[in-house]
Amino acid sequence: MRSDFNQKVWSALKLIPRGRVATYKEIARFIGNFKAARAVGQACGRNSKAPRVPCHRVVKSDGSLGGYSGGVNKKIYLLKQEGLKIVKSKIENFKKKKFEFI
DNA sequence: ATAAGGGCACCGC
DNA sequence: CGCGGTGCCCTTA
Repeated sequence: MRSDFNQKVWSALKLIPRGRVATYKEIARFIGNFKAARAVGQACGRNSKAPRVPCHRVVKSDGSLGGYSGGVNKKIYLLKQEGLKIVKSKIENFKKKKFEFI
């Protein structure tokens, strides 16, 4: 619904370069509501807009993939395709792969 | 306007 | 290290 929040989320998502990942919390913080990590995730998956943002590049703060509207395995697949490695449902070298906004 | 749900984060056990 | 409970926020019905 093009709420400011949603739009900001998508903008942040689009800023994530290929092969990098961001956390919901980071995004939330980037937007200004660093407590809205949850809302961020929904904004991504629910994005009412057609150009689906790379929501698969967003993961949980602990490095786990979190969830995905189309299925977690799909998310894993996409991430792997971008050069990321998934081990035990978690991102290898997550700290290094994490893209920092701000 | 209220209620419920949801791709989280953090803390305690 | 895994599980459960709590807190915070946003969207939709």
